[in-house]
Parts: sequence; structure tokens; C-alpha cells
Amino acid sequence: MAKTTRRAVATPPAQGHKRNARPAKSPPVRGSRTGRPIMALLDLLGRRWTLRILWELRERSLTSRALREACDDASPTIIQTRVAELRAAYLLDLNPAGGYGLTAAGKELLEVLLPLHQFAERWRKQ
Amino acid sequence: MAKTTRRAVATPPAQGHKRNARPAKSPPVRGSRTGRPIMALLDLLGRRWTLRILWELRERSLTSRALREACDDASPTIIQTRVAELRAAYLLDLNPAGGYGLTAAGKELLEVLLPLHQFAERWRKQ
DNA sequence: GCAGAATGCTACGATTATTGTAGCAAGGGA
DNA sequence: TCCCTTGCTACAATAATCGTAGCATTCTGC
Repeated sequence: MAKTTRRAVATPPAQGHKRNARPAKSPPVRGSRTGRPIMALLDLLGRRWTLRILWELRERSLTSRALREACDDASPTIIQTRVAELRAAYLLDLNPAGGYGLTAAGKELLEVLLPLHQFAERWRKQ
Repeated sequence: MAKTTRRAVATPPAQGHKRNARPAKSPPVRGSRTGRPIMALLDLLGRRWTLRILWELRERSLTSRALREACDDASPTIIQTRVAELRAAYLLDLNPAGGYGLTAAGKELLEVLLPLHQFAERWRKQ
């Protein structure tokens, strides 16, 4: 891919710990050269753990550590990276009470993704 | 991830070129430790270009090269890898006339994914 | 037949992304 | 204050992905 310059998720300036600091800026999403939102979305969702993260938050908020464990103990590095991207995309956010949860948009997206579950069950039988 | 051993898509023994040779074996999909199909599916779809490939084939078959171009000229290596995985998952196949197309299951999956398009349009407006 | 183009697919070195382990600083409770 | 949790980061190691080039086979037109 010489396509779009890759990753850089702009780990915010390491400003210690302060809840709801700011959504962490991030690049305009790969694969969005055409400007077609669907491509940007497919690219965003096509990054490792992204779909899984959304899925795990489908019916509850989770702290960063709980989220990590829910995702088969994925590396905190990548979970944080993905979370930053998803926050930048306004699909997920750190809620005031603590823990990550889906935003309204995130819930909308999940609504679309939910049928995947049934499909997966059918699909299992080859 | 010490999770599941990763990739190995078993580039078949380089048996020259013979159409519809065999679906190319592939590992049981990462993230499937729990055996829950949804996890396997999310993992499969969460690999780079997978969603895009399915999307590009949504309404037409494409030759390997055309598919590659449709995917922002992604590397043939990765396209072939993804195609092999998707064939192993019976979501896509090389049709006798040449070119790749979705299988029945693949079309079912796409049916589920189509609403993503509308969501993406709404989502664009932050 | 046979050159030429197209197809599915691979090799391989170079880059990036992802992993795993460890740990920091700030906030909360007792 | 001590302790525990939270969000988040550093960093070296490993694995995935990229880009370029090219092979063998099939198809086409001649």
C-alpha cells in the first residue's frame, strides 16, 4: 500500500491521566482516498480487533482492562490504539463514570452488525 | 496474541495453474478458541482487505487482477492470501468461467453487510 | 500450430503492524 | 498515607503486509 500513509494514531501528548481528556486525534482513516465513507468504514472495521471491540461493548461498558481481557487478552498497545481510532471516529467513548462505551453512532453501527451473529451460526455448518 | 497460532494459509504446493484446483486449506481461523462462530467470523472479517474484497464482489465477479485493482491496488500477496482464506471459509470461490465470485454463503453475508453503506453515509456527518 | 496477452498465483526483500511484558502517573477509598 | 484501580505508554521481538517481479498455464487471434 502506497495508498494512504499508515497509522499514527497520535497517542495524545501523554498528558498523564485525566478522564475524558479529548478524543485523541487520528488520521483520516486509510482507504478513504476516494472519499467514499463506506471505504473508510470498511477500512476502519478491517483492522485487527476493531470489530471485536465493538462487539464486546455491545451490551455493556468495559474498563480498558476488562475490554482487553474480553478480547482474548490482546495487547494493551493495540487495544489502546484501536480505542483511540474508534473514539476519533465517534463510535466509542470513555464515559464519565469510567470505562468505555459505545456512542449513539456506535450503537447504530452495532445495530447493523448484530445480524452477523445469526449468520455466523448458520455459517458454522459450512 | 499467544492466542491462536497465526497465519500459515498454506500456499498450496505450487502446483502450477489449474482452475478450481482446491480451496486451499487454511488454519481454523484465529480467535476461535472459544469455538463461538461469531468470534471466528469477526476475526476473519477483521483482517485487512477482507471486508473490502467481499464488498467489491458484491455485484459482480472479478478476476484476481481486477479485484486487486478494485482494492486500491493492494499487494497481490495479500489479496491472494485473503482470497484463499475466504475460499476456505466458503464465502467466495473461483467460478468456472474465471474470476472470483461470492458463494451462496458469501452472498448471505453480504446481505448482512449491505446496510453498512447507509450507515457510512450517515456516519460521515460526524 | 504459435506468438501474444491474460489468468491465477508465488518469491522475496523491505516496511509496518501487532504482540508481550513491564510499568508510569493520576484518582479513589480507607 | 498506603493500596488498588484506571487509562495509557515504552520498547524490543515477532508476525503481517507491501511492492516488485515473474512463473506456469490457459486463451485468443492468426
